[in-house]
Amino acid sequence: MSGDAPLGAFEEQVMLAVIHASADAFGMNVRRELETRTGRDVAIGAVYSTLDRLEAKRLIASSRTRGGSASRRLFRVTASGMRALAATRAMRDALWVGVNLSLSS
Amino acid sequence: MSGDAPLGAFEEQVMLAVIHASADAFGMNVRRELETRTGRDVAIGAVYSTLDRLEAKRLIASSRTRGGSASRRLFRVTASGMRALAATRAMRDALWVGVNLSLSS
DNA sequence: CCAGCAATGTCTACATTGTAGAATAGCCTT
DNA sequence: AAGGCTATTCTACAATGTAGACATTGCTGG
Repeated sequence: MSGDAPLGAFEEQVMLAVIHASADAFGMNVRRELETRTGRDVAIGAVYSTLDRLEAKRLIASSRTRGGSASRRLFRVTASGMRALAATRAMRDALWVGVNLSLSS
Repeated sequence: MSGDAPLGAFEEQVMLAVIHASADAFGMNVRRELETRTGRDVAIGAVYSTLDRLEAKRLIASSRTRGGSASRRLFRVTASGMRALAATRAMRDALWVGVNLSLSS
């Protein structure tokens, strides 16, 4: 039993951004990934608090790195997180089946 | 301005359920649609409060019907709601591109 | 007719997510 | 050592998500 509570919309986005950023998945980069892919502005605070909450739920995990400049937290999606993503997508897909958006009012 | 704020996960689900229920899209039926398609339990209060909030944002609209049993509210997704759905999906698709959920651990 | 059941919808309250921006902290440059 | 980066943490509050009690209407059996 790993993930009963469904992912929120932003939580899902953040997790996907972490996956895309892969080896460079620290906060600032996750935000960048989010902004370039969605075209929206994302407040840095929104990213970190969501990251924190996802970590508390063990859907992602983080580790410190002291490479170049400042100390950073590197995030990765856990197996449990992957499952949650899959479940979220499956559930949504079930609802999108057969929906055609070109309907007029 | 019709839709700057992104849809929440549950909001999106409810709108899709309204579309599926089409001619019978009143509260109880929307809930049923949601439950059968997603396999989750959905509290009736959750459905109605979300429906109300979506209506306040003009993403759906409702009308009363006095058909058989009790008076019911029939919902439909507005054009603006359709646009919001499309935008939500587009944004998410952009993040899902190239993501492969194959798990190892 | 009236009590009560069934179906639908409303209301209230609270938990979780979403969002914003200021405050901190280490490093690098000058 | 002061100033400026980059990155993260903290604080606060708004919006969404969730639950369940309660009200309303009409129908039905007695």
